[in-house]
Amino acid sequence: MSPKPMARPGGRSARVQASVHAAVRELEAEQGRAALTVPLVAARAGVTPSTIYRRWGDLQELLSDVAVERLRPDTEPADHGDLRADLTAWTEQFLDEMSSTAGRAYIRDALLGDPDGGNAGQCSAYAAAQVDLVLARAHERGEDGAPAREAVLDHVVAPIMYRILFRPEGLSAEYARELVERTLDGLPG
Amino acid sequence: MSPKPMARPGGRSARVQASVHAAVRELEAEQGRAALTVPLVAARAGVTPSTIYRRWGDLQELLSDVAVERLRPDTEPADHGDLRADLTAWTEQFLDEMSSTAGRAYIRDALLGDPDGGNAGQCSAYAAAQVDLVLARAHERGEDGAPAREAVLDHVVAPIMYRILFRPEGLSAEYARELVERTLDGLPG
DNA sequence: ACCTAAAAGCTATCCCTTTGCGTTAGCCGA
DNA sequence: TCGGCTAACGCAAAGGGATAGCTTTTAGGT
Repeated sequence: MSPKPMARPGGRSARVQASVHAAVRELEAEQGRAALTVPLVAARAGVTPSTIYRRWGDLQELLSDVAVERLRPDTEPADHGDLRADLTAWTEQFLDEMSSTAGRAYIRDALLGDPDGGNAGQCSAYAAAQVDLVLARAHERGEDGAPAREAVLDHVVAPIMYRILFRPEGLSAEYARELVERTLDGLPG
Repeated sequence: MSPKPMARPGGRSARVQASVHAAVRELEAEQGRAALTVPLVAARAGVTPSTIYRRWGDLQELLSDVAVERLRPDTEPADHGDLRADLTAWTEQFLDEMSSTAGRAYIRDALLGDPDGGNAGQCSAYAAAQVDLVLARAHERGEDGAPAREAVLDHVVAPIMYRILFRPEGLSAEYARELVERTLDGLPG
């Protein structure tokens, strides 16, 4: 869903998409996102602007697609021996990446040009998959008392994302640890 | 912070702002947000486009300001006699308003044109103020065991907003009630 | 190898955006 | 109350991004 549905997934369409995505990443690194325009990206990608407008609609949807790609986790959660350590470490890394300047920008872009919510849903799916890996590992170890996937999304991931988007202050590794503790131990507020 | 800082808060500046905001609301109701353009809003407001560009920067920042206004709660949380009933009722209403088509659009707009996060922070402040009212009322009644304001934001408000933004499916009054129960009773996931 | 249709190229036009300059109007001190 | 100061607005022109019709190319199917 990240790339628009292509009736013809192979050949030229795929090359154009790759070329345009690469152009966005290059120009973003070179000149910053504020300087990005559709004609500029098109020129770098070696296509005409109308191609981009037809495939993506506007610049925001294109940036949304690229942002989702960059938000895809590139590594599996590390194995630290038990659920608590695994979840704590993953949460701290998640908070670090997402609350960075670049992370915030990608999150905003992903949400931005996203009429049907497909791209945003993909972001959540990435986090859910990572959480599932951690929980599945705990299950294999025979650990009991592991929370449900939904509980982790609601009470660990959601508070972090909410603060990133709505409350730019007060995020720390300590906060991440507290969220995990509370979810695992069930302490009331 | 919702309106841009005005070195001269009174007189013409205030009139222009009110006129422009009104024009946005009118045109949005008449023709839908997709049809909104800066020149169109300017014409309806009786100002020139350059005025809007100078004051707000671009259309998204203007829409962000208007969206924050519309997200401001217009009533105090109702009093149902005890904390649990108050918080449950408020949460259900909050979910209803925020997850509606209009609510989602306003949230997106508020987040969208918001370079410094001030508008998004205002949205969170609105919710925090409402929660504070509910908690203060419980305190006045002498109820103990009330959660901290932060706990409610993290474990009731945040999951709702996360799902609205990232997981468009699976929101219901029942879900809102579960979040409140879990926060008040401290059940683990 | 041909035929078909989807996708990209091309071009012209529209109008949004930006900018410089002149004018107005609100605020403040005398 | 009056006059000066300055921020804010109106105006107009230029530049460029967005959009649409039409043509050309390319991939996939027969």
